[in-house]
Amino acid sequence: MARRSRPGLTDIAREAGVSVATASRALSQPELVRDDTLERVLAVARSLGYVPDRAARALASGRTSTVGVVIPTLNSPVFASTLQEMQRNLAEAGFQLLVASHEYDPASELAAVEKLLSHGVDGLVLVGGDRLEATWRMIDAAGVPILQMWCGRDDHPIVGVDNHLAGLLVARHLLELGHRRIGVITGNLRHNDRQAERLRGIRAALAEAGLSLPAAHVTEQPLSVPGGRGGCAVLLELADRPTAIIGTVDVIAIGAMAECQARGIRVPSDISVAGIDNVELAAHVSPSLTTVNIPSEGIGAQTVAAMLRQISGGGRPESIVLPIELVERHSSALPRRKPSG
Amino acid sequence: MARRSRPGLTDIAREAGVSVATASRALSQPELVRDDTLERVLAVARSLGYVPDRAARALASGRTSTVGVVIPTLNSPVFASTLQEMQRNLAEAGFQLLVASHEYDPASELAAVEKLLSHGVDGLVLVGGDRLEATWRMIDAAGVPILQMWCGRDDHPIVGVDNHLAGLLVARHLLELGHRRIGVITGNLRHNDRQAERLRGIRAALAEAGLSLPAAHVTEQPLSVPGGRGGCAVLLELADRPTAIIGTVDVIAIGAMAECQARGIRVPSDISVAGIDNVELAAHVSPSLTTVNIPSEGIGAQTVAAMLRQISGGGRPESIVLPIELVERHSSALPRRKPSG
DNA sequence: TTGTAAGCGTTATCAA
DNA sequence: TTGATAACGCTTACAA
Repeated sequence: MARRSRPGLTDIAREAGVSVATASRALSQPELVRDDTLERVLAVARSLGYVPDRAARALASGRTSTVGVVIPTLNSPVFASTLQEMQRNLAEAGFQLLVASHEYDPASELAAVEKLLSHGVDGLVLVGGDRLEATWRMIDAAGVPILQMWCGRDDHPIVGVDNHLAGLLVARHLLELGHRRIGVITGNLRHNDRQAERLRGIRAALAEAGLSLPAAHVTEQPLSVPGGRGGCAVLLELADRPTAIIGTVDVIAIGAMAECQARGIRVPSDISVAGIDNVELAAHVSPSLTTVNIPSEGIGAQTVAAMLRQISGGGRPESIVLPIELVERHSSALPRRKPSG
Repeated sequence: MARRSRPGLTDIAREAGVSVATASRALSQPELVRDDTLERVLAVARSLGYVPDRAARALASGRTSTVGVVIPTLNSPVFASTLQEMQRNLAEAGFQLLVASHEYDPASELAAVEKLLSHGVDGLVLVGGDRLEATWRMIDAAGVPILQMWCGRDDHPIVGVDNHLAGLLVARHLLELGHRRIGVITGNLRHNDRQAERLRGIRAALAEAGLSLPAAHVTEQPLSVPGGRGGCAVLLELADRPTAIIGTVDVIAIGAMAECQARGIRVPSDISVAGIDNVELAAHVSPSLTTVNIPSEGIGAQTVAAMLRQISGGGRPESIVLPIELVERHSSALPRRKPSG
């Protein structure tokens, strides 16, 4: 049986000499009660240290003032800043963020979604569009407002950026500098739409230039600095070593630079490196990293705004694509002139 | 009015030809129902796509299977990995993590705690021990199991590391190398126990060596790479420029190195730099960063374990101090020999 | 503007 | 091992 401890509406009502209904209204719909009553109730509530029981409120009202977000991992500067911004904006609106992560495992994503729905979230934010059919079914069945972040399936609204374009931009930049052999270090493509899209963008840019991307020039690695180092090592061993390397996320690109430097290969004079994301650190590594700016905080803010709009029943949910742009820094330069195919 | 949508226990009971009580037991205390009944109920539940309503469950049982954590910010590699680990461990035990952050503002911390309590969390995890008295009162009044992470007040259990020792270790290391003028870049000391403790440790090490730390050699900066750069710039301008710089967090130390390198000052030959935390990146910047390893994931795991123990009523809550150690890398070396005071 | 009272979906008590 | 039923604390028609 539940603890009988914290003061409840009943206590407030008694102390203030009103009914629970009035007490409830005073706290939730103050405009419905007369000023003096309101004040009296609020005073009592304060003096008793009243904290509403959200569970009861949720049960009675069907709303929880809660938004759930399911992300691949907390361990990423990009997601961290997006989340931080979401949390900030939601808190301002009196909402609480429920975070669940799944480490890129579709099955645990399903579990996470189920748990969040079971908590009665008023809205659900998902990252990416590639998930189990069972997960989609559960989401659609739940009938809660849903939003995809970063990218996703067209049949549900998306707040994010054009990842294809991001890949296109870096690749074009390197091509314009004169690079012809480009290596790519990417994350796992199987369950990561963003990586896959970015890679497709890179291929598209190469295609524009009449080039193709040999399978050997693409390596899948963990999305971490060591992953970038490992991927770089692989590319450097190639017979026709690339003159430029793209990390499909900055963290990987930074790892790649570290690996080059550890081997005495100079960036950008010996080899160019570029990333995507524009994490804070990118501007401060040396050489500073050429990358594509992805407005991760903007994505968080816009997602929250769109979600709150949906929750309050306002307007059709519509997709939002935020602008991105190339940030040219010092890790990319003309390829070394030397005889090559 | 609440939505009439998802199937509930009533539906299951009807379909399975049992009472709601039995249906409830089958799902929550399977050992109390006969095998064939159990199977029947579970089958129906599955076929109906039943998802329990946590709010109702919470209201009826007084438990939410939820643990709240209040952290300064999500935007920190250290907290991110701790959270990720907490989330993982809690999920395994069927719990959900509720995260709230307050950006080092005591007032919003109070608000965060209130919201979490209002959500009925079964346990509350806080970072640090420096908070408003009102916050402490609210926490104590709530009577939920509470745990402090990283460091905290002695009157409540703490899972963390000895931050004083952390400062002591780096400082001793530099002193042993022969450095006598040490500069320190730290975060805001006012509302950040960890930074303050670390700084005290540094002072203690200097005192051991008969030295003191002039106020001018300590600069408070934002806990970010640019913060580290700015702090470093300040220290480099000093008349008696330090021969070694300690960043009380790695992120700052990394920024400091970047600033040195941008100015053509070489690390470690011209100046030594060291940090505290041992974030993933520390091993991969160049030169690799000397630091103190703080087991951030271990802290998360231990915190969850201790919390679950408390929630299930097992044992006295006791503090846990995890071991830390110096990680000597390549950013620290003997000071340049040159005439000095 | 306020009060009365019927739920909200689940758990837990008590009997059967 | 199961069933009937009273909570749990709050919101919200509906009535006054």
